[in-house]
Amino acid sequence: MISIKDLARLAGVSPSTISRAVNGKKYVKPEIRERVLALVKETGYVPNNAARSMVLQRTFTVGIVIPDTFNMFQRQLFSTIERSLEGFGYRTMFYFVKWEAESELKCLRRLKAEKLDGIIMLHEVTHPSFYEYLADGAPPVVLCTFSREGLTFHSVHVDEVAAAKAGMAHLIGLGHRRIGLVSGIHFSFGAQRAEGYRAALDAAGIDYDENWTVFVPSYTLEEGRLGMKRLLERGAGLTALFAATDELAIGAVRALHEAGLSVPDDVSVVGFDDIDITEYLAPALTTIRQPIQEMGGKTAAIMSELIAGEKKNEGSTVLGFELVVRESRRPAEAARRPA
Amino acid sequence: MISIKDLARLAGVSPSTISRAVNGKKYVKPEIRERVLALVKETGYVPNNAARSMVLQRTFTVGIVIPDTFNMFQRQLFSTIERSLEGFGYRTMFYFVKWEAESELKCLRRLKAEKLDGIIMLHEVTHPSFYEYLADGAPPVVLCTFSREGLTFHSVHVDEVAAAKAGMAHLIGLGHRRIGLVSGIHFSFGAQRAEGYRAALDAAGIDYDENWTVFVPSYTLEEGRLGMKRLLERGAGLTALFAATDELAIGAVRALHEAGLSVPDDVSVVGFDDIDITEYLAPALTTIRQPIQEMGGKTAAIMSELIAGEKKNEGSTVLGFELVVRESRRPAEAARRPA
DNA sequence: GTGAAAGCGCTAACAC
DNA sequence: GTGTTAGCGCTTTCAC
Repeated sequence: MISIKDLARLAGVSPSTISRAVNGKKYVKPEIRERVLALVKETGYVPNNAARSMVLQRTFTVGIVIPDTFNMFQRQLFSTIERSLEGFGYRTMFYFVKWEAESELKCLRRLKAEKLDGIIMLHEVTHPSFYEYLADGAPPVVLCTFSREGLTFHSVHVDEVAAAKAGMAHLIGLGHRRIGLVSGIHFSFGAQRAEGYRAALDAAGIDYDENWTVFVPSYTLEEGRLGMKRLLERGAGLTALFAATDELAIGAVRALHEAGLSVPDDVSVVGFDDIDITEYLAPALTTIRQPIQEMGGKTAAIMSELIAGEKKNEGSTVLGFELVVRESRRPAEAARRPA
Repeated sequence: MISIKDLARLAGVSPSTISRAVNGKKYVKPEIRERVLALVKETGYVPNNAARSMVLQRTFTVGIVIPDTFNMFQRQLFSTIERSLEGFGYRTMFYFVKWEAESELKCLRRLKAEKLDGIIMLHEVTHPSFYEYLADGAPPVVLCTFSREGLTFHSVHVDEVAAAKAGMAHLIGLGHRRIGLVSGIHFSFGAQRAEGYRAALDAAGIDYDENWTVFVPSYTLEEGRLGMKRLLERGAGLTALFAATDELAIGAVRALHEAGLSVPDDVSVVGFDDIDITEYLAPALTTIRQPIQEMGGKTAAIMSELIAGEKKNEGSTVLGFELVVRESRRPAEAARRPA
């Protein structure tokens, strides 16, 4: 790989001049600049990032921390963030972390080894030393899809509790009373969406029955299926189900089908996130839409301001959600055979 | 961020000793090594990657080039590669590239700016200068999911033509004669799977009708839906459909449903890839399974050998595929209302 | 406008 | 076993 010195020799100027020309700085005679740029194109010279970040003490790179099992919602989200960040002139480096202390620590070490310009967390971590680093010593941080009480980071997310409540209100409005819940034990959104579920039940004066809810170890299709199976075994006579994510909902619908039940004729189902595939399913899934584009764009924009030093006071940016009604729900009185 | 010099001062030794201790080299008195390691833990010192790769002339990082619109198959694949590579001690850096020259060139510049230990292509690029770089001047390269004629890279993939033929043979064996195809215009697998489609038709002595096939601009759910709609408008009386990817198949099934047709009662559908969600769909999708785990593992293993210099002669590693029969197909005679 | 020189943080000879 | 030194490729003062 050709270096700045090689290029300097070829151009018959000093490395400083090459540097100035390549980086578009002033004080380079136009004709020399042109000659250098032509040579750059010809030789395919690209400045070495390591050397550059070494002297600049920065990398023009934003790290994105994301669960290694990222779901389709997160997948769509990180693409929009990546694209927005690119628009602001930043590169992106992904850090996939598992839900375990060792993996988090490893990620933390990698984060520290790089002079990142910023860090976006698309993933809640648990290790205290991770947050310690983020709060003190790390470059600017933005939490996306969640916030953290007591800690003062910028965060971009929806009101999870209210959103879950809205989904539930829809089912309740349809006349459903016996509504199940499949949520997960990890991540705060699992608890928050469950909280919205409970709040909606309370608000409607429906007595909550703990037989109606199940909490699974991860937000996968298979866990959705398994969770619904457990619910079915309890024979609680549910006419509707609220799932904490679309993946869980899809798995649950499958379990219902396997049990010979129809969605929505027997059981109505509402999911959460509004991932791409929901509208292609049979039945198309009713769900709560998180504003993915807006979330990603906003996150990138805040990060960019933070890096530029234009923003200081931390705070939450709470975005709106939207109930998207599709085919997977029906008025309760129509339910033929509750689960 | 604390540096090696700071640590040296704290430990009362020279930077060299710190370096030796941290990197587990010989020639460090056990007690000093211990003291240094304790200090490392205490201070949270992590060697700066830029400085390290600067002197080592390598990064212990493998670049993975992947389409920015990567589908679920590629998503699953890159996770397994990432994990395997991690097992071999390599970090991973993703390069998302769009299907356009400018994006490829940009990716190329980023690739050059880093002293990567290797590059894995999960994405076919088109720009000649990209392949020029890969063939000459780049670190070791492995192509995954495709190969490239005339160029001598290591590649790991399935026999796309044979796999598509197998999918088609299944439909033909079920008595189907009028079989549609939805494939894409980009990437060689789109053409290869279409070739397998044609070959199977030929082998069965079925006269091909160009009204049966449609090529869409991208492999998305929506393009699958649109493609199937176009096919439906032609009224070719299809009793089965072969889709070049599962996403396309899912979209096509949706179009069929929207047209009031049943899968598989009216039309049988076979996809390709066997992404996670296929078995949760209604109907569960019959498809060709690519051995994702094996592909990812093999790709990482070859890359690791290449970097270690243990492997030289390039060549293709062709992995087996498998027809996975699920609910989306039915014997032709059962077809009630062809499309 | 341009070049010489210093230095970013680290590792690897090479002395000792 | 350990410290000193040079240098990886680049940018940026500071002379000129």
